Parts: sequence; structure tokens; C-alpha cells
Amino acid sequence: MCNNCDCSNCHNNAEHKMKRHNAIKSCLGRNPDAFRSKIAGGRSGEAKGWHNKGCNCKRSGCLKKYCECYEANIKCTSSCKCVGCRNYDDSSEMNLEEKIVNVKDKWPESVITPAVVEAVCGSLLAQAEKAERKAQSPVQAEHMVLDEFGRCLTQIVKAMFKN
DNA sequence: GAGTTTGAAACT
DNA sequence: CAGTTTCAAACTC
Repeated sequence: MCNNCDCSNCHNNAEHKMKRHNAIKSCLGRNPDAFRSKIAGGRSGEAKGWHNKGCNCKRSGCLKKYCECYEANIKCTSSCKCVGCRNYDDSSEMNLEEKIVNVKDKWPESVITPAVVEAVCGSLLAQAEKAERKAQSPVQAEHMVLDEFGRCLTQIVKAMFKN
């Protein structure tokens, strides 16, 4: 109940007991978890646990306390629907597969999708094998692979600016 | 401290 | 379920 608040026309007090009870009831009717913590796992306020529902941040980059994940001291996950998120693990120890998954989860709008990464890697490998078959010198082989990489990047950049 | 930004929750 | 409104906390100056 309110106590020493500055609210006007307040019904959250003993005088409106019934009204208050009904309000709580209809609130819980809509969402049974309305008065429960949104952070599961670790004890309150620690860097443990995870956000049950994820955040929906649009402009804060999830790096300000407007973001529920950031405020709870946890990283955003794929259950978030945030845009432009910078609150995620970017560890250099991550292997390639984890990085690809990370791209998929956090930048759904990116053109560098797992499929694109695979395609690029595949054509670079093909180029390297071609050089091997033609018994090119290491320098020539490098040149062929880098040429191919350049073509791939050009296509990716073109696709990015299409939108 | 006033004014602005932000996003969850409520609402439609 | 998607779009809109509300509003208090976070933030900025």
C-alpha cells in the first residue's frame, strides 16, 4: 500500500481495500506471474541467473539500465528481441561455431548469416584446392584465395547496401 | 532540479 | 497477437 507517496487520487490504501483487492485479482488473472521476479536462477541481484522473457530494447544497445538484462547484470540471449544489442558475450576464446550461432542469434538482420559464412569458406577452400591441383607456388595460391575472398566481400557489401 | 529518453506493462 | 498508450526510472544537462 502507498505510504507517504506524492500520488494523487490514490486508491492503493486501506480506505479502498476492496477496490485494491479486485485490482490485484484482475491483474493476477491476466498474468499469474505479475508479482514474481522475472529473473530465474541465482539469488537476487547477482550476475547469475537469466532473464526469463528477454528484453525488447531498441535504442539503448542493452548497455544502460533501461535494459532489464543489463540491470540484472546478465547477458542478453536469443530469447531477447532487442535491436542493436551490445550486451552479449564476444569472447575471443569462442570457437567459430559459437561465433556463427552468436551472429544468428543477435544480428538477425545481418547478411553475414551462417549460410553465407559457409558459402564463403567453401569457395575459399575450392580456390585453394584449385591452386593445389595446378601446383601453384604458395604465393600464387595465396593470391588466388585472396582474390576469391575479395569477390566474396564485394558481394556481401553489395547485399548489405541493397537494404 | 528540470527536461528528455527509454522500455516494461497495460491496454486496445 | 500487433500496435498504441502510459508512466516511472534512468539518464542528461
